[in-house]
Amino acid sequence: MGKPPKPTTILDVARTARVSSATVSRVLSNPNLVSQSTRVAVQEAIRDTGYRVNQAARNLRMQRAGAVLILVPNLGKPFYSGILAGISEGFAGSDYAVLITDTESNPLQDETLAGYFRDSRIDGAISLDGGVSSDALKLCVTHGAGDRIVFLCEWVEGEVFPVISSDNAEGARLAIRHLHDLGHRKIAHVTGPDGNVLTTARRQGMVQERGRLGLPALPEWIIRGDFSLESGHEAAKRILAMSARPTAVFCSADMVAFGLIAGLIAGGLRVPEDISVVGFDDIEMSGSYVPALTTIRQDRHQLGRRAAEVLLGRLANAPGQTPTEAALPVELVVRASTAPPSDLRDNRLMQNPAQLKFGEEGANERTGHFRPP
Amino acid sequence: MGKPPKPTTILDVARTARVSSATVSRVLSNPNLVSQSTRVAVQEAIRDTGYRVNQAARNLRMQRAGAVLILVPNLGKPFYSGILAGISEGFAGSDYAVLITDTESNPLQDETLAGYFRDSRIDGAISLDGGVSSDALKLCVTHGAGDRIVFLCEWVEGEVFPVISSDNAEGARLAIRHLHDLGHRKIAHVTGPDGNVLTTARRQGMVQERGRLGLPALPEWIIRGDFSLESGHEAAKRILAMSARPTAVFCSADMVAFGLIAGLIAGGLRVPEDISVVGFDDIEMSGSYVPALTTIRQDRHQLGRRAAEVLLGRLANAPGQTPTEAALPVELVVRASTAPPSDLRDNRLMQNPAQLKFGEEGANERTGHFRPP
DNA sequence: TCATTTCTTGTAATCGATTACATAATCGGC
DNA sequence: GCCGATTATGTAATCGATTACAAGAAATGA
Repeated sequence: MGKPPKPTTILDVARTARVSSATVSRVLSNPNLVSQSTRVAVQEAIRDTGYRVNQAARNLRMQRAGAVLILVPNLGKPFYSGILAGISEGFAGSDYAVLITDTESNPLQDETLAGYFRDSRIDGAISLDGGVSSDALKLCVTHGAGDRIVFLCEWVEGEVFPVISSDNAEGARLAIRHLHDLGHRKIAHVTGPDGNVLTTARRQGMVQERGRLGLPALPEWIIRGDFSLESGHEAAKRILAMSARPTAVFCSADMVAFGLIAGLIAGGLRVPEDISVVGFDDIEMSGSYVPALTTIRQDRHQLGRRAAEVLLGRLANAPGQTPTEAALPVELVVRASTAPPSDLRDNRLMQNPAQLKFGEEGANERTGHFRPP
Repeated sequence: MGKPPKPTTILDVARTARVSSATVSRVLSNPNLVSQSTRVAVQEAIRDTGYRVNQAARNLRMQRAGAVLILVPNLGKPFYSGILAGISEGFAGSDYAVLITDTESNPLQDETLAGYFRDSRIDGAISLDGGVSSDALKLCVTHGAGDRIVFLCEWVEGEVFPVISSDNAEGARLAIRHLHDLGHRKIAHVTGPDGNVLTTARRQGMVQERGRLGLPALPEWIIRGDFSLESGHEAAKRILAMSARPTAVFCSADMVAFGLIAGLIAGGLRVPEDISVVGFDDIEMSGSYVPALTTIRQDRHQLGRRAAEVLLGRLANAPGQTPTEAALPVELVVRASTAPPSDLRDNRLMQNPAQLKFGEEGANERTGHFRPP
């Protein structure tokens, strides 16, 4: 295989442009320090020689690492892909490399993150993991990395780092309001894992809105989950066994909703005819699930972008005059997994039997359900 | 926030150990060049000072980037998470940083990859994307990166780069054999996207085994898909509309199987009672899907590890005396989405009616299906 | 016209490691 | 007790950029 052609250095450019390496460097980093004429000459030389800066040299001299680290709780969760895309995009223009690590398969020791900073392997970090220990964070602060860490989606309670997240409570409210508008009164909620900040925010939003609307609240309607498909499936079993069965369920994540729906269908219920289900996140799959999932959309791409921008800002301005908190708006996406509750439809039916056919057709159309003759 | 404490350099260590910086460097990279006594002295000094090598400096001097790039077709696909974990683990001991890029959201231009090499931003690359253009690869070779690229799972036909992959054809054969053993004769296949090497390998394995077993082959039983949930859903519609409906379907990916099962159920069929479904990949979700999916397991963790090891080997030995190809074994995982075909069970039933109840209970047990009274 | 400020550019030190080369010390063998 | 081989260590060059400082040129003002 061929040898590398020729590593062009800043000196080669300097020679061809008949200037010093300092001037070339200035053209690169601070063009207005250089006169118009030499500037274009240098730029020409750069083009002619095909010069590219050597990042290792630049990083060494500038005492930076030229990289940022993204801490992802579990790369396998489809939820994170769009966010990572947004982050990549946010760093695209910069000369930072984006390192990604999975904190589930590579658990973070207390010293690990601080170690990355201390060894100048990274200049900053974005954590999608709210489970970073306070000790780990304290160590980072000790190493002077205190204002080069940004939290995204999740965060650590009681810490002062900037947080970019969706308006989780509002998402929960939107979900409940939607179900209420459809006529549901008995609404259950499958939560995230205990201690997770998202669990808290979404549950609080749910409870708050339920209270505001004067909806009944049974303790068993708050079902503990953990954002996983399995926990949705477990929730389905619980719901199937309930005497006071809810007519709608708001899930803390789309994956939970999938598990729930599968479990409910396996238990002989129909979604949304017998029970409506709302998710949270709007991952790719949600639109093509059967039935297509009504859910709360987080703008994952935007979340990633914003976090990247905030971190870039902090890396640029030592003072750190960047926003310290941002809650991005969420959006209700109505699809086929929600419908008016059956008792309501039955009522309507009793008043006007002609609506039965219409109502059922409508449901079929949206879910694709149909029963063989 | 606190200032960084003090960047300890190799000179600090040298001073405390009363040796030269060269000796310290040798202790670090080639300990047996140094006498026992000074070696321990230096190691002590390293411990005392809390010294850590500065990668930027080392990389500059050694003319390396200290990073490798992983090209992932779509980070959102759960399939890749385990692989990435394996790759990370494979590079854990080394001092290479692992960069990850999503080739779907950041499409790779012809010059992009070569550019990374040319700018010495990376020392090597692992591509999970078989869609890298030959021109792009040629450019990399030009830049001397020809033997620092490894393909994983997918590959580019007609190129000579090392390939680590699962034994895809064997996986397909296992799937067909399993269905055949259960008694299925009419077996359909939902393929991957046209032109994908995995599509070809799996379809060939399927067709080959079907031929070997003397099973019937209808053209309409080969259904074009694209590894997506939607394509599974589409396939379900096709199958529902067939006059000569297969009794089992082998899907080229688990996601396809999920879409297919959802579509079939929505169409009034039961899985596996009316139709059996086999997937490919064994992603996390497959075990907890309802019904739990029978599938072909790829050892994703091992795939990642092996690719990392091969690339590390190539980066270490200039000659490139590392394996150039490896097909890792796959494994059939039997779960609840496959069962003997209904005609077979009906036959059995006719001979011995007592088996009906047993047979149905058996199916219920595995799928969790049950019909309300 | 001369002093002073402002632009433009070059010289050389610097970032923190690695390593070719030189030198000093040690060891065997005869 | 001398010589070549081996081992251990130090000196200094080097990787390729950035930038403090200096200095010459041009512009400004009195």
